[in-house]
Amino acid sequence: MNESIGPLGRAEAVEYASWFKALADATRIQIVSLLARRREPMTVGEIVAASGVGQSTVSHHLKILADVRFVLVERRGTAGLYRINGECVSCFPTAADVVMGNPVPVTPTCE
Amino acid sequence: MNESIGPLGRAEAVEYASWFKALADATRIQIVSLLARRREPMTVGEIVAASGVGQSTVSHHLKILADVRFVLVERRGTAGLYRINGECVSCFPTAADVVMGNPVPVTPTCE
DNA sequence: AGATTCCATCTATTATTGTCGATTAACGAT
DNA sequence: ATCGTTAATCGACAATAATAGATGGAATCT
Repeated sequence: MNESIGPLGRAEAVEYASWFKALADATRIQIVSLLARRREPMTVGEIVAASGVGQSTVSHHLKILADVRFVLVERRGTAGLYRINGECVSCFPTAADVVMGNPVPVTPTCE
Repeated sequence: MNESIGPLGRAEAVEYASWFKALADATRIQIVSLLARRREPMTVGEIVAASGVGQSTVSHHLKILADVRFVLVERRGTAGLYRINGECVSCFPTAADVVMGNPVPVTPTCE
């Protein structure tokens, strides 16, 4: 009971869904957008200050974003430094193209 | 036209989140991908046969996709004809670029 | 050592979601 | 009018998610 339907296999659809689900929340979109524009890592405290939600909530969202590797973590002393994953910056829009049936240039090593 | 620097505003983040949320499910991704490749409209029955879930579930998903205008409906007799929205085919990947901080060529009229 | 800062995790609450079965409504054909 | 087909809607249910508060642990400072 797998695949069969059309162009995108079930497994690919499940993986893409996990990517879109990671951005299916306005707060997480703002966090990603924030990290993507500052190319430098940010501490959780800075992200909390910029996001307008509580610290534990930000921590929760960051874990979700890290699970799909949209962000990368590096712990420096007591500070957790989060930065955008450069690969997903190019791979994620490509995934959107794949779902929409658009031609994609090449499929680099995403994931 | 874009004020660029600085993170996404809350309103934009909320709107993008609604787009990603619409594709935060593997079944919906497969439906969109299916409709995007056949450029022709499909009936609900055809989509049901291809999706592997029940008719009421497909109907539910199609409503979600239609609410964000990823798909367009036209009712012909008793059959509902669903087709991909050509605009979202180009606009949705652009939204992914915006979130990821990538430069976007132009800002087309994506509602 | 003790206090402080920074953050992940645990728990709880509330809200949303995916799926199904049953029902209902609209239409076409007989 | 009645039947069969097609699809939207309703009701229910289990699963998941977003958020906040409290707790705990680890590095840092006094």
